[in-house]
Amino acid sequence: MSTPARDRLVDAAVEAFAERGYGATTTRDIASRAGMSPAAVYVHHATKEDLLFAISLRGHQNALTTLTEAAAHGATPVERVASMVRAFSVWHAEHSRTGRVVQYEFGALTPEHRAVIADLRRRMEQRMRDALAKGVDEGVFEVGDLRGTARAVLSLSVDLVRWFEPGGAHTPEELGALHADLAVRMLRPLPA
Amino acid sequence: MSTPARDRLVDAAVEAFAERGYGATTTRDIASRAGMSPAAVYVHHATKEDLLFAISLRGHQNALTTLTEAAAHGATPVERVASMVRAFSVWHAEHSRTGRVVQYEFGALTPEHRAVIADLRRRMEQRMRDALAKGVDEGVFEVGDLRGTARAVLSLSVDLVRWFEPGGAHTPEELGALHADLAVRMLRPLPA
DNA sequence: GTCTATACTAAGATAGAC
DNA sequence: GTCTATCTTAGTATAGAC
Repeated sequence: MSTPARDRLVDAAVEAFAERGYGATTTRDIASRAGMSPAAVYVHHATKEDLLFAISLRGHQNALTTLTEAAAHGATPVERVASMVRAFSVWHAEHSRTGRVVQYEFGALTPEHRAVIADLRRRMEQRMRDALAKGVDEGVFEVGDLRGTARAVLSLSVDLVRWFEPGGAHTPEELGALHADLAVRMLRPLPA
Repeated sequence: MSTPARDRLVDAAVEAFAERGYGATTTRDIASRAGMSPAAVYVHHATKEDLLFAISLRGHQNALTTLTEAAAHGATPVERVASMVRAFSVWHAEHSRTGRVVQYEFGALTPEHRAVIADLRRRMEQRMRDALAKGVDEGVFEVGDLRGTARAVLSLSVDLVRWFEPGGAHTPEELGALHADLAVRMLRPLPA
């Protein structure tokens, strides 16, 4: 049984951090968005950074799960990478405010918390490298720099959070389809 | 004749904002990095936001110039886009701290300053769309969504600033070459 | 153009009642 | 578990001497 107040505070903090940045957000602002007094924050979260870590952990875990589940779909390397990129872009578009916080406020975490998050990030990059390597092995992808290319493919999705606004020119699904297509085209062998 | 102190403060602010975020940076920190007292800041910049705007303006102008000059190189659409992406990625890698500030602290600007910067951003995206459109016209590129694809191509470069560290695994030139190759591959027509 | 000193405001976090 | 009230610290910005 979880306490709803704890989650309401996390949600309020996501909005505030995404809008104003972690450093510029006050605990009073978070409390007021959650409909509570400033003091109530500290019943549920020891510090402001604790709130940031809760957001970052939940966000990275969700994104990693999304990527992992998408990797299980698709029988061929092309289908697998397309599925991963599509799902990853849709996730970042549908959770663009959470995404902005987890991507841009990494440096505001304590060293201990940073280490936990860095490990999740490494696992995401590893998932993509594995998918690319499989395609190279089967001869359907041509990749010079595996690490750099995997990072570039993920960049298409991650960079969404910098500018995406719900209700804008593209839906999450449209962006997912566009990025999946572009990613596969990046990987296909050059014509001889 | 410019005052060196003004520029020293801007440079100090770039370091501080990139490291801690705009909201979490104190004017005392900026002053101390520039080797001055807190009061000296206000002789050269009216407010902390004024410093941010100076950084953002200079950064966006430099990036736009880089993109424009690169677009003049290359006789064919493929060479032109490769030149633009290479130069844009090299710029973001060589100025990753400035890039981080200008990309991530856009929302911290005043509405008036935001409008100025937004205009420069629109012009960058327009430059890339023009380059893609030229290739489509000549039949060497196949692009479904011009706006989305131009943004995705630029994302490869911009997203560098999120993780790039000087002295890391890749040099700016290596990343420029990688991204130029990936961008051109994204645009080439699918095999029939 | 830089300093020391400080006014003024607001931040993070806690105490103690209910 | 939430509140009001408040402690303590630190922030932005300014005044006035040099």
